[in-house]
Amino acid sequence: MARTRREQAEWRREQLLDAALRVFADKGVDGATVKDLAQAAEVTPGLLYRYFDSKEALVQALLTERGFLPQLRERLAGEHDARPAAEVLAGLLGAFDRLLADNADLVTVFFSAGHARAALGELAAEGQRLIGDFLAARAAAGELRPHDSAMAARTLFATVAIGRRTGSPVDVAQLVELLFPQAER
Amino acid sequence: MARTRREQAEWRREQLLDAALRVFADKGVDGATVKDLAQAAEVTPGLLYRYFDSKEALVQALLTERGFLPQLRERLAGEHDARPAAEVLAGLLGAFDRLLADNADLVTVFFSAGHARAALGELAAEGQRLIGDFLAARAAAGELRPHDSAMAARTLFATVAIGRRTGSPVDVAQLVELLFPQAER
Amino acid sequence: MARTRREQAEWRREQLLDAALRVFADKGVDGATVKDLAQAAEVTPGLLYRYFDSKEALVQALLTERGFLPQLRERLAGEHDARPAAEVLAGLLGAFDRLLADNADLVTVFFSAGHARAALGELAAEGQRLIGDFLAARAAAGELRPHDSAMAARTLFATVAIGRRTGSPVDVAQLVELLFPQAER
Amino acid sequence: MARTRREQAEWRREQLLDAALRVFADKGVDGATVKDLAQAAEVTPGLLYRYFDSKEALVQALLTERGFLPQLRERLAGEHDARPAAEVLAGLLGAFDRLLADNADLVTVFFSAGHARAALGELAAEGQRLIGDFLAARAAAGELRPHDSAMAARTLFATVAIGRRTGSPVDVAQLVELLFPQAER
DNA sequence: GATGAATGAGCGTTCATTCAT
DNA sequence: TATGAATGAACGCTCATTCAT
Repeated sequence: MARTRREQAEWRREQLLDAALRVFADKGVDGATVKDLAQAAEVTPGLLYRYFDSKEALVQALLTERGFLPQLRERLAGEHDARPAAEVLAGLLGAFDRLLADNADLVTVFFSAGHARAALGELAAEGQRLIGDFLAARAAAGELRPHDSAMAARTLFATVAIGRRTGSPVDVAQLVELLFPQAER
Repeated sequence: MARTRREQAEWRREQLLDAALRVFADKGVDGATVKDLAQAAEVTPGLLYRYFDSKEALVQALLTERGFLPQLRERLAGEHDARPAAEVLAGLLGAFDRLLADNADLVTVFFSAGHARAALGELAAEGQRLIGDFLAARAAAGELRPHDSAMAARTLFATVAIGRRTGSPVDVAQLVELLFPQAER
Repeated sequence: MARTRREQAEWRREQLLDAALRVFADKGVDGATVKDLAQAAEVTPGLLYRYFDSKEALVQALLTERGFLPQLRERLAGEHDARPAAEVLAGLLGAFDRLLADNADLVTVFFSAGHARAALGELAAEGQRLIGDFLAARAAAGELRPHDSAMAARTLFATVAIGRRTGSPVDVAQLVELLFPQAER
Repeated sequence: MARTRREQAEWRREQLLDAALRVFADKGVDGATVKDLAQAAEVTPGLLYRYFDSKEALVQALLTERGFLPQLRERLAGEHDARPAAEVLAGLLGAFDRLLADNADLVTVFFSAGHARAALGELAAEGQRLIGDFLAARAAAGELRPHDSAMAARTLFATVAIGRRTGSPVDVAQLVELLFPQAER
């Protein structure tokens, strides 16, 4: 299969990150031992230290390299178009919801790692800004009723996030309908 | 002051729980050592085991005996009265917000302990039920616009909770105004 | 046998130092593992850390608390009297020689620990000063031939020390006779 | 420059020994890792094992191939001539002193390696024999006062050696003057 | 009831060594 | 010849837990 050294190293690194994400999500950062991590990646503990300086460095690499802020921007950007506001909004929230679902392990790690506040804050701020700008624009265009766009964005984000977190995902269409009833858009 | 055996034991137990709550919130459940806990309570590690079978048992006792579900019911119950719905609602949400603030340590422990999901779910379910019932009743009475009460309750709860969690508390009056604008109540 | 806690702790500490001295001398500081040290003291590795912060701290305690500089002063002081200079000198050197022999393990540790230079320097300086002063006094009194007392002290010390170190102890009477032949004292 | 295989191999081996001597002297034999050694020689750890069976084998090669006993014989031999005994003696001791200074790293390794006793003993024995023979011959010739030549050789050697070891080199002329005052040679 | 000495399992990490490339 | 990824056996050290006093 002729894999070069460089490729092999990169592949191994990803493999270790993958395994770590799974194990951390399962047992928590403190609860997972280096042995656990190594076994999950089917290597020996020593090897882990060729790729990461410490267990903590592995956590950091996970948070930095697998953080989903870039994905968030990307996914939300794809939803900005000329469709009716309610539809676009549902699309945005749905994208966010799916992002959380796709990264459930990572979210769990965030919380377990004691990095929750910082990571969550960043995510929330960015997401709320994106949604808030959209709402303000559509309200200015008269398509949505006048409202506190920043607060609305907070509300929408929080509801979707908590829904995922408590294991009972929210129906984004119903959520949009609650804040912007069809009758008065 | 002649404290009875029974009183002394109870007092010591509470003292240990108090100290544990502080230490756990500060260092996390895994990060806190039994020695830390003992020092914070100004006793020796050995004594801790007269009152709790293990460190984990101490965590459980904290979650069970210091859980704020009872407080939630009590505080929310006090807000049910004949005032205008928006006012009562702001009161309810404010009470919930203050509850979270007052128990910030405990909330942190919940998250750090990996018991987050269960504990949060319970809290959310109960709180949403209480708020939802109130909303449904007032909507039925025509005081509030017709709406999806369950979803509204979720939204309100989530927004307040995330606000506390990210360190930027929400203004409940503005929140209520967003969902139930004065004009159309 | 009714040993108090305090006594027991002190006894245990000494026991650990004793065992460490033996093991360090046998295997060298780096070569000796904490497990080795614990086994030699017939305790578990963990206990060692109740008495010393680290393996290095144990080495330091050994060097500080078992250092033989105090013994050197004490033993040499006992040899200052009114007997003929050659006799006193032989006594002094003999005392030094015995000190090294009695502390052979510790000397080995000094060398193995990389603290050799500092420790040796201190020992040599002190010993040479004591011997040098004595020589100068007796030379001034006309009992010994005029000579470079500092150099003589260095010579005497070095010869005895190397003798011990290479495993072939020197005959102090012969050594004294070499520097201060009977004929010309 | 077309180096033959054999030359290249020999060159590499020397390079590794050079680097090892430096690193061992700096960090001690136990303290130096194979990685340290490889880096100092600007090769990879694996290559080291093509030239030496183990880290210990490298130490042994250093002690055997870089031992300064041959140098000692060579340098001391060069000092045997017809000049006055005191002058020749000072030359011999000076040569020995310079030898120690030139091989300070190696001496350090000897000590750190726990091979001190054997290596030192050999060196001392050889040196003392060479000096002792010279002293005996000159005493027999009446140029030096009658004395215990073996003991004198020990004394001279020890004093020079300890001087180097403690970092305060001895003045060999003064040393010779102490044992063989000009007046009575 | 309270102590703290003692245990022992297991932690994160290092490192001499091997071997496929 | 030379590489460096990979191993596995320790290493120093921590800590929840026990128990004689």
